[in-house]
Amino acid sequence: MDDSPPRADAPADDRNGRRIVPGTASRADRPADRPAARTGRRYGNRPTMKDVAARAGVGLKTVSRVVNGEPGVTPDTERRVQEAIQALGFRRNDSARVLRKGRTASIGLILEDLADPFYGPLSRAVEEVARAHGALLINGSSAEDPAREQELALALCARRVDGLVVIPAGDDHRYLEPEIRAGVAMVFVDRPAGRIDADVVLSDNFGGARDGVAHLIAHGHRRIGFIGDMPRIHTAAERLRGYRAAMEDAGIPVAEKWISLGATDPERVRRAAEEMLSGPEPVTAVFTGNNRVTVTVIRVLSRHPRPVALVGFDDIELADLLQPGVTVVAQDAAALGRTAAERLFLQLDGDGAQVPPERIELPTRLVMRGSGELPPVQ
Amino acid sequence: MDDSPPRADAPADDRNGRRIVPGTASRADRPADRPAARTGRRYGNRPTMKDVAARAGVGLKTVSRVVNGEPGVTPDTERRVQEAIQALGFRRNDSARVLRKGRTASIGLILEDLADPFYGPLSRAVEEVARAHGALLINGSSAEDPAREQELALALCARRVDGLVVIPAGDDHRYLEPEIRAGVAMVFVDRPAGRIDADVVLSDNFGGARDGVAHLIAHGHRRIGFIGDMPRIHTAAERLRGYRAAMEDAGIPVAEKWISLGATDPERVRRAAEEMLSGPEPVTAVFTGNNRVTVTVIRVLSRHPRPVALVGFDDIELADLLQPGVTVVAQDAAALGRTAAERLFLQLDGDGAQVPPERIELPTRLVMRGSGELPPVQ
DNA sequence: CTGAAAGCGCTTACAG
DNA sequence: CTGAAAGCGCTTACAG
Repeated sequence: MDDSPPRADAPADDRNGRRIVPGTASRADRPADRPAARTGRRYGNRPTMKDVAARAGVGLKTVSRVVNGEPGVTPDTERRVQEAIQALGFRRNDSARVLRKGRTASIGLILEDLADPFYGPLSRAVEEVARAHGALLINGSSAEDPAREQELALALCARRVDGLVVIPAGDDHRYLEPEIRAGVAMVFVDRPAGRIDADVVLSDNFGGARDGVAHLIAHGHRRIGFIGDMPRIHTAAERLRGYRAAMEDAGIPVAEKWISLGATDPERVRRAAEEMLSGPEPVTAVFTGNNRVTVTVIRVLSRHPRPVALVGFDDIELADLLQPGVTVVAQDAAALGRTAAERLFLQLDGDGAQVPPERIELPTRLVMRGSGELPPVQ
Repeated sequence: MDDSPPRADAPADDRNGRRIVPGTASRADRPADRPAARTGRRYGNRPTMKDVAARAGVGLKTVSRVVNGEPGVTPDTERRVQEAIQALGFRRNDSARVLRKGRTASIGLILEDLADPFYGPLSRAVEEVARAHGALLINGSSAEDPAREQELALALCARRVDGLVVIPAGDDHRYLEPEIRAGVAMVFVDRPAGRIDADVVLSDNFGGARDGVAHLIAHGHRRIGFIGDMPRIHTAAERLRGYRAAMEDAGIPVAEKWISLGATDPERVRRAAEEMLSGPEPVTAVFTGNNRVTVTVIRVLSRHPRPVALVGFDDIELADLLQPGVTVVAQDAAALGRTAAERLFLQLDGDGAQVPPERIELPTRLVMRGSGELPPVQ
């Protein structure tokens, strides 16, 4: 932020091109208690049930009954309490309620990056299920950093979320064992938990990749490249395994220079793609390991002299409108999120822990749009 | 979820194609207290500071000092407390802490739809700022429903979030006045608050749309269509105003059949586009009011016999790789989120409420890629 | 350096 | 139908 935003009467543009217009209310228009409120102590002197009780001339418990819609209050008493609530602007403090009740009606979701288009629909699906169960959703991005994942997960446990949906960045989740034992529901999505036994919801990464690569082989390709994410990431490893299986099924020996695993930043991926597309025996087709890789490889191929076939893992928007359309192995991100969240509430609702951990695998779908059906061009 | 998941030893596919494999741990392997833990009462018998104190043979306050890293504890006492913490698997209950301290170190973000690619980067930016201030982020989607926005906002206030970043669905936010007065920080993003005076961070919707339409006019178009969102949405109204201003600046009278406002579902947008592209005097260019509209119109135009120029509000992924590339008025979603969140913490940190509401407007950027530079074809 | 008491704002368990 | 007391798990304010 700027240290000294413009305060002139006429709107002025600051050096970032932002236009800043002072609000229409002067400080004098504000309620006198605002400054005190803003100091942040005691929620800014918010009225409590005790205040409501005093004003309505009833006991604390009666206010609690009215606020929670419990029976056993005469209409007249109820009216008086409601009036006091209105007059004071009372809103129940759910953090106090939570302390007493033991359940917070909130769940956490830890994912890699909220800005990744794959996680938007997943996150929304988790939110919808949470909403249906009356729970709020706390979101956190691990940025693919195991330390940050752990920090976030434990912070959410300290807030006493009822459950946690985790897309793991790390590969050792023993640090969560005490939390699970203490009753925090836990479901892992997209990748399995490391070194603990817990519910996990996955796409069929192996099968999807194998089918995608087999599709390229069926269209005559033999020199097929694979560009994927860091091998320590489960999905990346599984998809590579699918690639190798398809090649082996077809009796095609794999040259290791056709394979590139690593960070998915555009620069690294571009170099990897250009490398396997050059030399005396370039690949005639590429299988890309996720949406970010696919997007970069599309850019590289669009500038490439020869047509090169492409199948990508994950669907991408507008894939059908490119020339050629992009053939993909699509996974259903929303279904992953929904299934995981439902599983979480199954754990939470089944009082008695009748829910042994399961591994649920969702199918992928090969969507043919053109790029995966191109014949090999030497 | 299934009522009766398969329990066979071999993996089986259920009718949705999901493969379910029972976990490797049998119930007997679980700690004996697990069933009780899962009933959800009392956070599953979690150890408290009192338990730690008893085990370490110290007072409650000493445990509190160690847990919070406060000074005034001998190394030996500290060690004994740490051992008890480890042995018991103690984790401080932040909801109790919050009740005493008055600040929850959490903020809320209410947006339209987490699954919309525009909100992913915005949400992530808010999260990063929150993280830098040690706060967690609670996310909620209003689904463009004012009632749901209000329900969410008030639920978050009941949880006593320290502040709220709101992308408004409704146009009357007086219901938030008591909360603001009680000290909840509040910033509106993307659209202004309705009927209350509050901080707001916007893109220059009017100027961006005007520039985009002027760009089409500069390339020779006179019959230019506008397809936008529902007119009650501020951004839609502003962008339409920009369209009209550009047309008026160029002395071009606007035929009302060139304008279509409404829901942004593909079906409605497709019909609107096809309508203005047909008849004796069809439009030769279209300005689309947001990313969802743009995507649908691209599909319509790709099947259209004549080339039609297109400029869209909001950038979209792969826009540069389409034929032609899609010219857009880009706004910086991450900057909107970051600016709003920084503003929120400015309110929170300025103890004394020295922060009068402001309206901050971020510039847009015209990105030329081909579709907006097509000449008119009658 | 250490800890007992009071209190944050609710709900629970109980008594009238 | 109504309410006083105790307690959820911490922190605050204070006394030793």
